Amino acid sequence: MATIKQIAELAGVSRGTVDRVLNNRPGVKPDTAELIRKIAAEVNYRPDLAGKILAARKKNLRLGFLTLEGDEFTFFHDVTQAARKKAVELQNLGVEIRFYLVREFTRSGLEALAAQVEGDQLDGMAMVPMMTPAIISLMHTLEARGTPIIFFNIDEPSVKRLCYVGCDYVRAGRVAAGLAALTTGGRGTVGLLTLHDSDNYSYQERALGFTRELSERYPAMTLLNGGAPTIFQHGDYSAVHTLFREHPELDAIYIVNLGDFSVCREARIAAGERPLSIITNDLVAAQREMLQSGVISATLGQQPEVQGALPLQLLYQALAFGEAPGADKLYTDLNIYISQNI
Amino acid sequence: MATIKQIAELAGVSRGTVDRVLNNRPGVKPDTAELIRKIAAEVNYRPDLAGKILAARKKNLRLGFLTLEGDEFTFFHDVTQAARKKAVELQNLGVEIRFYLVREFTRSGLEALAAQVEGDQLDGMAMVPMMTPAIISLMHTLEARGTPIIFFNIDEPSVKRLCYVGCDYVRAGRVAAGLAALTTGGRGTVGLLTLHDSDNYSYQERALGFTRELSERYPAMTLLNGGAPTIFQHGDYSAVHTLFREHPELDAIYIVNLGDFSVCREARIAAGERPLSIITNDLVAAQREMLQSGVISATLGQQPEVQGALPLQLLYQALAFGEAPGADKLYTDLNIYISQNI
DNA sequence: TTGTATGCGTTATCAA
DNA sequence: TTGATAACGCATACAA
Repeated sequence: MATIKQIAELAGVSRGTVDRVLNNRPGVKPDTAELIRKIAAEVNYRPDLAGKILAARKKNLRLGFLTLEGDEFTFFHDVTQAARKKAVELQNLGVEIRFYLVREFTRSGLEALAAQVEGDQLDGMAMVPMMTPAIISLMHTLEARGTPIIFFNIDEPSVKRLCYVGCDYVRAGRVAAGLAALTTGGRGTVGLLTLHDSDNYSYQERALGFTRELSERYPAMTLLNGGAPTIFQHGDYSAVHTLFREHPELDAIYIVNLGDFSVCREARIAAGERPLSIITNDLVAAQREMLQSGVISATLGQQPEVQGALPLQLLYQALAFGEAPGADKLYTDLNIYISQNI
Repeated sequence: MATIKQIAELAGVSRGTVDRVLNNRPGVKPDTAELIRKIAAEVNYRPDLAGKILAARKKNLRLGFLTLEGDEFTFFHDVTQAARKKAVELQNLGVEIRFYLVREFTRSGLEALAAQVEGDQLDGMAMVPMMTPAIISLMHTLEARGTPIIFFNIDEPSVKRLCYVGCDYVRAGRVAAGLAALTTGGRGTVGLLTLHDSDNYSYQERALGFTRELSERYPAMTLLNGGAPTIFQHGDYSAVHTLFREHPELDAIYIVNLGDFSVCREARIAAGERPLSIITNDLVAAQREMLQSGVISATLGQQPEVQGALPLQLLYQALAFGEAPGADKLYTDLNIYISQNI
């Protein structure tokens, strides 16, 4: 493997000149530049990663990671865990990472957080774009400063960002539909179930993908209530019981947002002896247990570990080496988990 | 983040002394060593990765990757692709990788290959343990030289190796059983199907896991012929047609080894109008297509990309930094693929 | 327009 | 038992 030094010797020039050419910096005679480029191509020059990292240390990069605080049983807990692991890795390359965890959505709390972030002089920011005034204002400040931002879990195209890392929710809905079909021989009746306050982006997209996939690909499947979801409240599952009483023909349900997890148990109880397949999202701790015990039939993952780690990695590569992310939207895998492969 | 230099200053000694202590090398006065250790712990010292890589370059490592040659539609093709990608990455760290692809199992061919490997003075080897005389002899030679070996895809405990990277086949069989149950409401009749020459390790293990999981967890499921597989020949699927004619009650089949892929189509045709779920292994190109078109219901993956990349990565870490692999057996994920998430 | 010198953190050799 | 020094490959400030 060739090094800059070797190329310099072959070209009969100094390392500095070679570096100028390979990094497209001005101040080299065209003929010389041409020669060096030719030699570099000939010896298949690839810059040594360790050398680049070492040199990049001098930039003393500082990155931010802004996310929702999640207790042990939530999706964002898994994301933050992954981010902390990646943070240790990047610290070993001389990068500093600051974490900003949003606990409550109080105005003063968010404003204080935003002020803190603005004062921290970050070189890059990975965050969930929470559309509250304080956070929106923060994003605009970072945008104005030219600080690169990467969004994860939720995209927000109205803000200039480097890229998005997270789930393709429409596609997730389609996978859920495929699972519903798979578990009912392609001829079942399936319903949507969701928590009362689920009029959010990810719910809408998943429901859309689910209904579309069913109608486009599984004509023999019946979608209950034309795709209108059964809505339940935190701690009150009477709507679920009513659903099963009124629809004995129900073969499968896709619970889009759970809130807590009791709803799965309630649904299983309400279904009684009938075979019923229950499909959910996000393999958090509580759901592992329910998959094991057969309460939940299948769960769709969206790689929280990637959502936590990749944004930081991409920011580092962008700032340290000037490498752009590979795509505008980097979608996570849509993993299917059942009792045996968790 | 602290560096050796900073620790040296704090301790009032030279970098060399700090290095000796932190790398457990002899020749340091116990008192001094104690002090340095204390300071290192206090400042939470973690060695800089780039520095280590750079220093490790001087070792001029050379690794080997020995695998079956696979054409575009085979599992080993995906493995080799991943290995080549990782090889480029490691080349950028100053490591040389040599590939040895086994095309045919002729005695002379294997002997020539083994001789070549032995002459190449490798520092480490990633390989599939093919138990033919020439390769066995090669493994013993490497073992005698103290060259670390990592096996992937198939384990071979009789040879001293650093670790195994690959599928837990028994568990894969259990996942297949879970899928069979999921697609038949837990009450179906399911059969095993496999190619004639499948009396190999991975077949045995998968069949074992499959039958065990069914009997232990799904008492309402019926396993056809007590788990004895229906065996078909390359290009001759009469056994498959006979199977469906004699067993109209069949709801699902797990095709353990396919050989070519026509068997899936034949089974779908033989099943006629009945809902039948077909479960297979390994998401190679041809199977993607069949998942899309609905011929195959679900496929179990075993991360060929990890099997190709991780062994090389682990060899590098072992040889460059003296880091042992995290476990004796590193199992790949058992991914479930359906039409919508490939 | 080009060359030289220095530093990033770690490791290893040589000298004291 | 310890210190000083050079080397790995890259980037860059400064000198020529």
